[in-house]
Amino acid sequence: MTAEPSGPDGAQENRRELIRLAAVELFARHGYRGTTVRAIAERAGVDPALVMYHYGSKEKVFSVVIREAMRAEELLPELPELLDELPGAQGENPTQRGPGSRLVRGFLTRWEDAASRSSLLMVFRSAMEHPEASQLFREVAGGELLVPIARRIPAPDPELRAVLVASLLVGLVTGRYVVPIGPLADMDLDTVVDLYGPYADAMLLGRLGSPPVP
Amino acid sequence: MTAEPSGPDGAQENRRELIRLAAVELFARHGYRGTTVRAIAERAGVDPALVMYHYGSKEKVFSVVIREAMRAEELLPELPELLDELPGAQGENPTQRGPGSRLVRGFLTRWEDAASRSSLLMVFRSAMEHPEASQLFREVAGGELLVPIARRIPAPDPELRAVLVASLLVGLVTGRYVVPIGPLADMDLDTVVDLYGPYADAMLLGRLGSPPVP
DNA sequence: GTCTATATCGTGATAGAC
DNA sequence: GTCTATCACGATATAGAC
Repeated sequence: MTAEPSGPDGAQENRRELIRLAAVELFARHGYRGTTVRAIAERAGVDPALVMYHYGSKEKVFSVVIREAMRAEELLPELPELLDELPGAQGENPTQRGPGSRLVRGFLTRWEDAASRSSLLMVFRSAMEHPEASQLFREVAGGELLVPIARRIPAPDPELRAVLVASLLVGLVTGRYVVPIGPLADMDLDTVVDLYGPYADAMLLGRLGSPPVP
Repeated sequence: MTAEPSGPDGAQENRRELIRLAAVELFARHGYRGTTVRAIAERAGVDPALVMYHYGSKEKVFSVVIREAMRAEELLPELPELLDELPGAQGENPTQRGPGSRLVRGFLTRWEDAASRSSLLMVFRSAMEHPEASQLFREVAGGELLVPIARRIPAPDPELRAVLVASLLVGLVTGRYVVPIGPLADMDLDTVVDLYGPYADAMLLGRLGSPPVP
């Protein structure tokens, strides 16, 4: 309740929301400690005191924002389901990619969108910096990604394979978005998928601990 | 020039060195902003003012410490040379691993040692947090790792392959040491090498963009 | 070289007028 | 709900005695 009290013309949405968006952006770019309440307020175009009024403390702004980002349906969830769609058996059609490729593409697609990228970046960075975010990340990454993915892997050691692809994806986005490294950051999406997809497939379905070198 | 003024018994090494070590430890654990001059001093068992006396500013402590860590011969350098030792052709001996496995093992070995791990952790974390560290990281990672590794890859698109394995390693250490994820962090070294080595080999020598699924 | 003040600033947070 | 004013604190950094 206490919804929009009136809502003027329509240009100005709830300021609380403006603050939230500004916070995500700044936490993503400068981390928790590198972001000040004043900076959030300035970016949102409001007074610093208003941030405190709406959220109570900087910690709570962060808590709200990070939880929302992790639960957001457009980020991590839906990803494991990409492993469900069977393309046409485990074919050998070079154009038709395996489940690993779909996973890579689905994950990267979220990073390509500017807004989603901010959220993801914030989650990643915070997981290395902020204790609460770190624990939350483990829970979500485990329960929302690793377990559901492992459950869909029709091969031995599914949990191990899930961790394997997860680490592949982490390394990929780290070099492409978090600390952009030349070639990886410049490639277009399709090239990256073509490049990483096969390894993801091998990790999901191939023999573990064996040399897949042709 | 202004070397050890006297050197008492031998118990107390140069305090400047104590400060440096404390700084590495704390920067690794709490990042640049999360580390205070006071904390460094306390951990080194000296007065905060002494830190400023020896280094001039917190920024300079960081700069010195991070540069030293990146240039340290026991960390990144020597790694590309692991690709030189030819084991016995590109054999099919299951015990004898390929160059990728050696690279994985060599890299992980540095992370296993407590002191090295602090330095590496600091470098990694800082690359995502501190602008100077980020730029430095790109330079070192490129010039000291990617290029030398690419130069030793006897296959098409060596630069691409170098980036590929690098991202694999980044994802691996992230899940094992930076944000420890259950299974990955608990495995023993040999298991990890057995698990990741084959993919590293495939990235270094296999066909790119092709499905290596058996 | 080392420690004791102390200066100065930016931070998160609060009280209270509107 | 929103802003003004201000507090209390911890940070880096400096000045100067020893």
